[in-house]
Amino acid sequence: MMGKEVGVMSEISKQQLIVQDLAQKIHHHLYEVGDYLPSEYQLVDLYGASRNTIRKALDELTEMGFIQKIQGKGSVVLDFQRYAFPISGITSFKELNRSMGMNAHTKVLKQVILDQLPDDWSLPEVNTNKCFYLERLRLVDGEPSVYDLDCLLSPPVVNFPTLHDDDSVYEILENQMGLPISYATKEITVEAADRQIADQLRLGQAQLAVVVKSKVYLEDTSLVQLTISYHHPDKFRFIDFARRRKL
Amino acid sequence: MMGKEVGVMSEISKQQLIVQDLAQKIHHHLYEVGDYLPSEYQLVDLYGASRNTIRKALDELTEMGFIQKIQGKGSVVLDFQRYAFPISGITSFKELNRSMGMNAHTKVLKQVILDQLPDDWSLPEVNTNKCFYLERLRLVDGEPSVYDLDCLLSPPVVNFPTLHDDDSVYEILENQMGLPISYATKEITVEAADRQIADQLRLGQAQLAVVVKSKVYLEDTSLVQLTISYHHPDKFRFIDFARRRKL
DNA sequence: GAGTGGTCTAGACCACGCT
DNA sequence: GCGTGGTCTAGACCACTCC
Repeated sequence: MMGKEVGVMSEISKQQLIVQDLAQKIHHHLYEVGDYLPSEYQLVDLYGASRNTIRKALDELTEMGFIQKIQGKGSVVLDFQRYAFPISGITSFKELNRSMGMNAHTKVLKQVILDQLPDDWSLPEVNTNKCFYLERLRLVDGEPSVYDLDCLLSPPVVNFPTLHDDDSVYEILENQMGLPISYATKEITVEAADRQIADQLRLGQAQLAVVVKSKVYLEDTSLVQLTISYHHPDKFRFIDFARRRKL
Repeated sequence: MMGKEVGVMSEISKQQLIVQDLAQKIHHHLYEVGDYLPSEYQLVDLYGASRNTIRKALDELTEMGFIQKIQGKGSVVLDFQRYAFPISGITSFKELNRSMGMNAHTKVLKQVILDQLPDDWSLPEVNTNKCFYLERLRLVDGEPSVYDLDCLLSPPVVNFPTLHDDDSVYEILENQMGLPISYATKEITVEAADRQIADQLRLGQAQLAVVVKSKVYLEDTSLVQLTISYHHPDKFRFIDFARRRKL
C-alpha cells in the first residue's frame, strides 16, 4: 500500500538498471540464445523489485528484440544482438564504432555558420534559422563510405564548439550541452549524387548513392538536427528489428 | 485492492481499445498536431481505466511516434502519421495499400512447393524444410516496383492455399491459419539484380536494385517466412521513426 | 501550490502450457 | 494443479512546469 521506501532517485531508475543488467548478461552469453530467463516472480526476488517494474523492464527488452515472451512458458532469448552497420535506431557513429569491432574514422571537411538553411533542404515548416553546418566523410577500413551533411539548428543549439575528426555530435549535444536527444525520423531513398560527392565516395558510372535524410528532435519536440547522408551503395547495410503492430 | 470486476475478456484489451481510440482521433484530427492530449488523470475518467492502463496505452502511442510526452506539461501530438511506402514495421502490402491512397497491385508469377530451401538463400541455422515458394511482382500505378521471392516454411505452415493476385499472405497466415505474426528482422542492401528480375523491373544499365531480406517469426519464435524483395531504386522509399535508446 | 508526467509497490484475477 | 506470462486496479511519492 505504500510507495517505495527511498526518497532519493539514484540518478537512474531501477527499471533501467534491470534492463541494463539483463542486456549485459544476454550480451555476454550468461543467458544463451534459446534459453529462458528466470520467471518474472524469480526476477522479483533477484532484483528486489515489484512485478510491475520487472515487467516494464522485460517489455523494453522485448521491444529492442532481445527476448520474446511466450505466455505460459517464459521469456526466450533471441539472437538479434548484431546491430546495424550504419544505423538502426538513433545511435551515433562513434557509439557504433565502439560497440561493434568497426575500424571507422570521420574527417571533418567543412564547418561554417549559416544564417539560413541551405535552399535545397526544402523544409517549409521550419525556416529562417541560424545553423551550424557540417560536411564530414566517414571512412570504414580506410574506404570512403558515407558523406554526411549536417545542420545543427540554433535555437536550440548555441555556441557549438569547433568539431574535430572523430568527435561525436550526439555526445556533445547530450553531455556537453545538456540537449537530450529523444527521437528521429529517417527516410531512405536511392538517388544520383552530385559530382563532388560522387568523387569523394568514388562511386561508379551510375553515380547512385543511398540517401538517408533524418530529422532529430529533443524531448521537448524541438527540431535540433537535420542530416543528409550519402552512402556508397556497395557499403550500405541497414538491419532492423520490428514487431507486428495490429492496426 | 481488488482486481477488475469483470470475468470475461472482451477479446481485446482495454489498453488496446484506448490505443485505437486515441490513434483514430489523432488520425482524424480530433487532436491536432501540436495539441496536448487530455492529462492522464482526465483520461482515467474518460475511459474508466486505472492510470496504469492509461499510461501503458500512452507508452504504445509514444513508441509508434504518435505522441511525445513532456514531463510537467503533457502529451503532444506529433506529425508522424504518414507511413512508409514499402514497409516500416511489419505490415502487409495490402494493408499499406488500404491505409495510404496507393494504387497498387500484385501479380503472382510462380507458385510451387519445394522440398528444400533454394540453395542461394544461405541459411545455416534452418534447413531441410519443405516450403511454399512464391514469386510475385508488385505494381504501383501500373509500374513494376517490387519483385518478391517468398518462402513459407513448413512447419509451421501447412496446407497453404493457392494464392491469387492481390491476396495477402499475412492475412491468410493470421486469419485463416491462426498463425500470429510477432516479429521480423530486415536487412536492406543494394545489389545487382540478375537478368530476369532486372527485365521485370525494367532496371537501367546499372541493374542495381534495393534488396530487402526479411525473416518473419511467430509468437513462439518459430521462423515462418523468408522473403527477398528487389525494389526498383527509383521507386524505393523507406520511412522510419526511431526513439533514442541509451546504451 | 496546483497540475502534469515518472517511478514504484502490492494485490487480484485471467489465459495459457505443461504434467 | 501449478507455474508462467497478461491485464487491471488503487495508492504512494518524486520531479518538473507554470503561475
